[in-house]
Amino acid sequence: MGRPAALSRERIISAAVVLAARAGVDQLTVRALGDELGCDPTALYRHFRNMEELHRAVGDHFLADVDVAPRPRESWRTAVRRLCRELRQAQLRQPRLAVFVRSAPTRLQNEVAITEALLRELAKGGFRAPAAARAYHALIEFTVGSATIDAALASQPVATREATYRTWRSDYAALPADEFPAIAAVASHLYQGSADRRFDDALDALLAGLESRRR
Amino acid sequence: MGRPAALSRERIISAAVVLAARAGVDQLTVRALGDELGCDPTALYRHFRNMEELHRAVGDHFLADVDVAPRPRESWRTAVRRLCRELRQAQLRQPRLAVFVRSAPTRLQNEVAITEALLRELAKGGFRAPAAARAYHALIEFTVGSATIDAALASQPVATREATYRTWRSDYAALPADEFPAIAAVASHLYQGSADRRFDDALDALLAGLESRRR
DNA sequence: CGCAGTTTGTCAACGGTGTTGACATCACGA
DNA sequence: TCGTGATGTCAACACCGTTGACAAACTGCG
Repeated sequence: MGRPAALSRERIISAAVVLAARAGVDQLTVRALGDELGCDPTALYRHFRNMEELHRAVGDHFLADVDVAPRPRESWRTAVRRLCRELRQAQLRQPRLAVFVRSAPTRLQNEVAITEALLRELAKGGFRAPAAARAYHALIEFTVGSATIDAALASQPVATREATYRTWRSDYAALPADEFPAIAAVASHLYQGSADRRFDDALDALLAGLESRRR
Repeated sequence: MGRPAALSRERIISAAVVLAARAGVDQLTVRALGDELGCDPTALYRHFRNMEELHRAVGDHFLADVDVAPRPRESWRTAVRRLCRELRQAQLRQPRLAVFVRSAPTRLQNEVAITEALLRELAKGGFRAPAAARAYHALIEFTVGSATIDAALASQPVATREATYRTWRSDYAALPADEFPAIAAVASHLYQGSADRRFDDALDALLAGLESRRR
């Protein structure tokens, strides 16, 4: 009953995704969304309580890319590593939107599914409740935090990104060796290779550490 | 020459620090700062080009708090842990800046000092050049990334923050146990305690993992 | 001394934001 | 057929950062 809905949460969310991808996250305002949808801006408030709720929904939207289905032949460690990698890739794929899952868990469908999958695998790996919670916090903070940092560069063309890394390396290499001996000794290895590779390395180390304090 | 200055960058920055501590970062507006300083809000624009520059200045103000001096009696592990903790705290005190991902080619002096200190301690801990670089990347990505995530909440008043954590926990606890068994088993431990504590736990795990792959 | 120049603070105003409450419109169930 | 409730529109509010014109207060110079 009631007036037939021209809008819906889904239509609004996809319009928000399009708009943010085209004009940037800063332009994701209630008025710009109204323009994009061809309706009055305040109509959105019939579908979302406020802007923050919409932001959470948009953030959750692109978490749908993470495949959370259990894979019987997969070890818990491989599964956790894969889940974190896919979560990272989902965030890097939409760098301008990654900002919305940054500061708070959305506690929406897809985010909950990822949480369940991670905790499921940790339980399979023998983590008791408190240790599982600690490991979950560590993995999520690291994965999402690192993605937040890398997103800005990941959205650049490869050439630009490589140039940036080269600049960083040479900046460190240019520092006076007598004043910064430790940097001088390592400079050529800093920001070498891809950010994904560095993420994998760090994730492996973190997993090893978590595994050693499983209980 | 000119009218005698009642304001100064320093006065404004410390007023901003007080205001943000009392009312939260969201209340760090040009008008609220004017009230705090007892002057017209737009007077601030005589000392800062815009609000972002003020935020950066507030950030730099706190970044100086990280003590990078070597402490002879301190083990490399303790030192690394302390450096990361202090870096985190400095970032949490500058939430607006922590959220703002800078890939500026000109590294700040304090940033370089922190890098040198971390690499110095890692070298002391027996990390060869490539492993030291990997460990540094992991520690920085985790520390800064995690701080970026936590900054928004850390800047809120304690009561607000606790209420938020309670909401998160109860949201997870309210999920149907048959559909999300792994969450149900762990829900009461999720987002328990302080974010600082969770950071410490994760940092310890990461350090343990890094130590085990020191070469 | 008086005038010019410079710095600094004040004021009004602009365009932007999220949000609210009153109103109009339309479809469905009683 | 007639409400009733859902939906969209509209005007308005309070807030935000920022700007340009103006006033005040000091220094340096003639």
